[in-house]
Amino acid sequence: MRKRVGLKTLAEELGLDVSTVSRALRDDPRVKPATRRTVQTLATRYDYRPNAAARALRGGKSGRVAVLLSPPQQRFASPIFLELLSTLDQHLREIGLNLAVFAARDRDEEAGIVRQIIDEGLADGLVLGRTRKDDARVKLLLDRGVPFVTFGTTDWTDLHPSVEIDYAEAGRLAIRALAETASRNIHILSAPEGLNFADNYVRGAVAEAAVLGLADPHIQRIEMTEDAGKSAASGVLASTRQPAFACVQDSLAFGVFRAAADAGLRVGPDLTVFGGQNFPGSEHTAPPLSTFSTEDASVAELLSQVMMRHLEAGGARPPDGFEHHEIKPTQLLRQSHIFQS
Amino acid sequence: MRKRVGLKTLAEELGLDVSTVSRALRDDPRVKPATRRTVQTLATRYDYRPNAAARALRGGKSGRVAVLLSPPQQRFASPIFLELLSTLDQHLREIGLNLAVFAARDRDEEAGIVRQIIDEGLADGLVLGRTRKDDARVKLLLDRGVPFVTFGTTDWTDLHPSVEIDYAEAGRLAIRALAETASRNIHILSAPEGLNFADNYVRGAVAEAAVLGLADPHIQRIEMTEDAGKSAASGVLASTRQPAFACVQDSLAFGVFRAAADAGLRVGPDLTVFGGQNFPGSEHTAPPLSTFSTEDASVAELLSQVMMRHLEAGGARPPDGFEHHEIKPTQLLRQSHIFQS
DNA sequence: AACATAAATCCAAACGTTTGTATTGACTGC
DNA sequence: GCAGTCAATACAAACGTTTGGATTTATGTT
Repeated sequence: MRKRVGLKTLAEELGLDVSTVSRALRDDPRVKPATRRTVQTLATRYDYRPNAAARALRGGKSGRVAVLLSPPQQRFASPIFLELLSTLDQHLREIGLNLAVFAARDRDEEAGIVRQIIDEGLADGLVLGRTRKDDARVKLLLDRGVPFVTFGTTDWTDLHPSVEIDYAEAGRLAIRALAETASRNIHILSAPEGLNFADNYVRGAVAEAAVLGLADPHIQRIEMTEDAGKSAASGVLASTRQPAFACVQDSLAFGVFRAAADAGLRVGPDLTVFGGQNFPGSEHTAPPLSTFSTEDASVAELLSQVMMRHLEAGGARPPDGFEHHEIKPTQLLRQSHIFQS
Repeated sequence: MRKRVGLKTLAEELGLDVSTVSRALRDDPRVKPATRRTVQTLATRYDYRPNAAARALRGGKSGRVAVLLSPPQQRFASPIFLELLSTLDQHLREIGLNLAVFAARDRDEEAGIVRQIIDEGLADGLVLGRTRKDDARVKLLLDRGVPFVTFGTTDWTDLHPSVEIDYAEAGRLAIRALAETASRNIHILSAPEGLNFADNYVRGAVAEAAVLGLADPHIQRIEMTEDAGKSAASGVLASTRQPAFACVQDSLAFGVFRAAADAGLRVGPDLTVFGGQNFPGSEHTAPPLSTFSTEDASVAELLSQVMMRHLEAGGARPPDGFEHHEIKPTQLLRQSHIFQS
């Protein structure tokens, strides 16, 4: 186990001062080109890497960007999050930054974690998902002037960059598809109230139902898990003939499939389902799940890019305002949204 | 945007020295109980949090644990990774540590990242998945004496803790299930050679085929993506009647479903499939995908616990050796493994 | 009242960088 | 040959904590 090699080691070895070595490594014009080369050669030979903590302390920057994972992050977390972590880390590493991940146990814990990140100096920038109306995390970050990018809209869009998926459109898409063969008994399964994407979904869906002259849909706001979807659907199936379900996420749609199977009913003849986010496997259900999708890879890439640019600008507002991107979901019409025998 | 509050601020406010304040906050018996209380009260009032970088620098510990995400981490990454990140972070935070995530672009990059983590002092401990024969990352960590836990076995199991899923058993399970209705034309789809879990899977499957007196299975080592599974299966389907596929992961099985659909064949009458890892959605395929599963939540929990204990021991070998856990997969017999019309 | 002892607090160094300023020596121009 | 300039490097402080040792203050003993 070798001893750590720091600037000191190099400096002593070369008979130089640490400050000169430091500058040499950063190609500072103040040090003679010849010296620079010597230093750099030795540095590579010793495989020198500047200590992150010292750098962070001195520079007042942690050198890290944090991603806040929102609960529930279980088995059915959107696949996009891993993609995001991966993409983001690759971009960050190119500019010498690292990725930190924080996972809140529940919603109440989130703001506390953000406060901790700020106060302990754990990150120079954050990515937040699952934005809410009147989001406490956002307020805190705005108040302390820490750069951040949201995945989803907030009430303060003119004060920070964001990337957003148009869930209102997703809601419209779902209703439009279901309306092909259903005009009543439409049930919307969305995530808890206050979550912007879930609210938007409901809003879009309800509006579209009105436009198409359908009966008012029933709305259930539930946790985004297969189990919650199943029990919500079970209740409906027990009391309603030929319901149609619009689900904000495939996890809920999977729950509907489970409920149907348990009740001895079949998707197609007895009920229809429209999902969301095109989870792996949704293509292979019986019948194949109609859903909407976004290109996970490119959303992750976009979010990363926005973060990088925001960081580069030091979190400052560009002359023409912060970046905002709205991504349109695309409809994947398979079979599950159609009543048929 | 308030000024950062540090020990200095508190000390001045109270007319004490920073060292006393520091000790007071850590409940050091050297400072008078009364003073301790005063200090602590003020600290909470000011919402003081010790600066992470300073702490790291002084203490020579980064205060972080890193998880290395191995490529390919795309859409079909095992759902367990998010679960792991979440669980691990929650445990770590309880003892004041944080979670860092590193995602390599490709296999070659991995060792470099590990080296960087060590040399820059980016983490005090690591979790590695996708272990390989003669794993360069493991060698490096062993050499530098950095604590780590592997998810999967290595060639040096007596030198570090590990948690492992018994993939040989998974292979056996798959063959045994498929053998109910297939005795020949068995195709094993596993991940690239050198990855221990994939090797073990093949070994277990081949051995079980021999035990059952089946014809030698065909083996294909491919990337663990739906696309790779699809094209591998397409080739087989074009030339073989009634093949049976044993897939190391559901992503590959999904690929087989896709290939079947494209070829106008149906799982059940024309081919059978056995998957792995019970991805979300695999329950709802047509026919439902037979697969094996492990309790993601408890595996994540176990891995976290092992890491915590290892860290607590300072990475030292306990008197009775490092912890090793082997998790048995459980078979989920649904429909896809049975030939039937 | 003098002194030893214990309790409470302060001082100073250290962790490894970065960066503003001071120092040294060599060269310029007159 | 001497002030002035510039190049190259050294010095020193700072970031916020932790911690070993020194110093002050209070307590107890004779």
